[in-house]
Amino acid sequence: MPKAKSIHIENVVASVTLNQRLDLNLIAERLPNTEFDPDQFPGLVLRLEQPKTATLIFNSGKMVCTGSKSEKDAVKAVKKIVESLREVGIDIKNEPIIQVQNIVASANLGIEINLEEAAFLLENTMYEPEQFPGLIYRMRDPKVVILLFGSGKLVCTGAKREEDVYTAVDKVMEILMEKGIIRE
Amino acid sequence: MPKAKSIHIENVVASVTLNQRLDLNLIAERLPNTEFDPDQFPGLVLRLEQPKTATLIFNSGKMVCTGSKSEKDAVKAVKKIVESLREVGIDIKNEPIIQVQNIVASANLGIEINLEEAAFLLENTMYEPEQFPGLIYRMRDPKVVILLFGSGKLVCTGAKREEDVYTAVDKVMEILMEKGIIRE
DNA sequence: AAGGTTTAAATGATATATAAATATTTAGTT
DNA sequence: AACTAAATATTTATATATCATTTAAACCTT
Repeated sequence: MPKAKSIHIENVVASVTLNQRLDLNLIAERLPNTEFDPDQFPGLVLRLEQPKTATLIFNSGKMVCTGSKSEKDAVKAVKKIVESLREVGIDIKNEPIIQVQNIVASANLGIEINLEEAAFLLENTMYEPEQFPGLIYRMRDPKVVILLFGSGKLVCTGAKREEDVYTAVDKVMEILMEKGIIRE
Repeated sequence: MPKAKSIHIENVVASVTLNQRLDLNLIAERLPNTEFDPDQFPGLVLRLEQPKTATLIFNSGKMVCTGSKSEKDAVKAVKKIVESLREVGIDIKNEPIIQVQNIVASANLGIEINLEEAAFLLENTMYEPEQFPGLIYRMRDPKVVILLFGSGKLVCTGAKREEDVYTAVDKVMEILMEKGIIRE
């Protein structure tokens, strides 16, 4: 059975519900590292250095945390933000409900791929090199999108669980071998 | 005969004639829940909570009642407004003449529709998905406009009577089946 | 060496389009 | 100058895109 040489979680996006409305102007005033321009976008942007993330905060009390390298770090970032808000006197009444919405990962199959051939032999594929150098492969189970590159490197996005990333990468590698697109 | 799964009247617009001129500044002073900014728009806006409506009142004594969920509620709203005006000392001499001008309804056909195909097979149709996701179908009898969506949901607007909504929805469903765009 | 190309996902406001009455101003056309 | 047409505002369902955020891959153009 083929084994991908390396898989890295590159980005985790999580949605958060606080179940209470927030005064974004107040938050912008009291917390540094925030950007808030409601004419441009309704969410306030809060950047953390550790874990390195950018979180969008909405007046509905919902948030979107992006940029963390693991589900754990996303949770850590959200807890840190809630703590910061409480420290500056913004009363957060409930514990945040956190849901991972998307995981982006990169992997290296360790073998070059003929994308022209792959596009011809695989289903659910899009490959337009003058538009984008990667082949876009939509996997139904797990439901993810894989960007395959000629170098043998790939990007997997759309996963809801870290486990799905590993399953998807194993699966795409098996399919590529079955179809004879790569052999090892 | 096909039956639409659900039809809801979403909005009724009615015009009203009182046959006497009105002092909108006086009304704005004496009634709460009113907005009046003649530089912006010549009509005064009066919002009712029950039935939930927004009514435009003009100095000509004409009004436009919007937002009610039935013809009956539109009449109820107008009567309530006339009563309110009389209560604050504004003498309304005649009974209001009320005419339903537009009824907006939504329905769910319960089956997905290929709009590309529908646009090709139907007449009096406009479909430009990058401008608007719905297909616009102009029915001559009853004279209504139907916005058809890929989900099988639709919006019917332009009807003058509630009955016309039901007729129009039945008719569009029959036409879609006749042309083989949907089958059930 | 930057920045643009593509993919996924959530957030919420606004825009797109439909019909209808009402009245006022402004813009554009004869 | 007289005329028409559109924008101003109200409501409502429907469903898309946009705005901004993050991240990797590799290829293109500045």
